[in-house]
Amino acid sequence: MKKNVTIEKRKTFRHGDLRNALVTAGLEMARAGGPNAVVLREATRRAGVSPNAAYRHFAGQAELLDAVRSACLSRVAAAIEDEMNKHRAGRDPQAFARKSLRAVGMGYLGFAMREPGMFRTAFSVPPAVHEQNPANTASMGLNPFQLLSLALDRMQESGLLSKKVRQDAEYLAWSTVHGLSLLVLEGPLHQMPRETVLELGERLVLMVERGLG
Amino acid sequence: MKKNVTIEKRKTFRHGDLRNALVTAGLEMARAGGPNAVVLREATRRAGVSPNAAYRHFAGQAELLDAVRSACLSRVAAAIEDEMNKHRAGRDPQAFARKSLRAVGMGYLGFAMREPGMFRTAFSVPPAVHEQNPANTASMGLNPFQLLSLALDRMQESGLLSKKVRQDAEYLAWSTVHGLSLLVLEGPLHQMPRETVLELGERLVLMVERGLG
DNA sequence: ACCGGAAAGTGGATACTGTCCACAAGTAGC
DNA sequence: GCTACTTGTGGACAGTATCCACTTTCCGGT
Repeated sequence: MKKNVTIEKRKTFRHGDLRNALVTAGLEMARAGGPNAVVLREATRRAGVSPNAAYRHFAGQAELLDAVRSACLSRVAAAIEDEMNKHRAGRDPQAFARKSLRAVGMGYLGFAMREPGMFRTAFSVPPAVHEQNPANTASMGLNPFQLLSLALDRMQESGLLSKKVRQDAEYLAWSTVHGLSLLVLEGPLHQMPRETVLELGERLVLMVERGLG
Repeated sequence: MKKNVTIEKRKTFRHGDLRNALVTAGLEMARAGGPNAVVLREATRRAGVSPNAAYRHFAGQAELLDAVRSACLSRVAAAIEDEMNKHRAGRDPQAFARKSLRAVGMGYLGFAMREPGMFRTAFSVPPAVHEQNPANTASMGLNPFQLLSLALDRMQESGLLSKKVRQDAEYLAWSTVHGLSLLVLEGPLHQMPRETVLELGERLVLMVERGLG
């Protein structure tokens, strides 16, 4: 029931940065209610502009949603990076590789639990697989998928994975955490307590590590 | 099944089986376009009835969608059962257990690829975890989650899993196939060829089997 | 410095959607 | 057979996306 976030009537006819304002408004809506809550008219309302103004910047609601999705993906990437940056490469490359993989998995899962709306939005619309859209990345310039690949590369380089097993392993690893995230967020595991989910996450990463070999 | 699902004008004022007709119509819409395509007015239209008639059988659109979701879940269960029934218990319990687990995973994944709309609908709305709704089950009277539990029980009984590892293993196993399914259906792996997905599915089941231990 | 075209925002209209209320048609129980 | 209850109808309202025609503003070439 919260209303006008920005009630101020601008003096200029031009908004100046409408496209950005719309994406930001959309992001907030996504955060609060997932992809279905990203509604074009509401975004224009929050930007203090008439509904049709949006059509000067987006072909339609779908395109706005896509821009919002991109922003959400970027947040996911940032969360993973944060988790990865907690450890630096030391004298034990294998331990570092393991920590990297774990960081990707738990960063992913953690973000899903912390920001369910954004997470669901990030993966609600089919984007291209290797979409190299800068809007999807965080400070390292890598999207979530590429961050996972990086962790798996470290596993292989340190001798934890054979070349053959390394092949397409990102899809297997990704599936596990993604699945758990969605089962918890919008699936039958909806009311599972947070700690239990995180414990399961740890077991999951371990399972991947052992099961890949 | 005797009523006209199509748009023929019925002679009787009473429809006779409206609730069912609405769910059926909703199921078709879900099949074609996923959860968002389940629209109340369209369902009444297909049932040849006025929009408000639906409110005599459902509190609102959400409740209709929930009934449709239940029907979709039941289809998932049926698909898994089909896959499981391809093998009977023989003299090697461990091999049977492994086949059961594989059947659950591949039945799940196979259904997701065969019926994307229904699959997405089945898991789009948070139901209770252990919801023992008969509408969710197939001929064995078990929902998908319980079928997975059954397979894991067979693993434990045949000595493939320790009691400790068996604990909550369904969540780990489920996450993997569910994740792959969703990544393929509505995620970044959208355009991956069908055979590749199935190969990944096989590797995934193997990973679970090895990784759980 | 002008002036004309392009860009950005407005207003109005249409066609959907879900949902509420008052009413009518049919059915079942006494 | 009369009455009460169930089921379906009609009309209305708010909210949504989107299209069209119009206005306001900016900017670049002369």
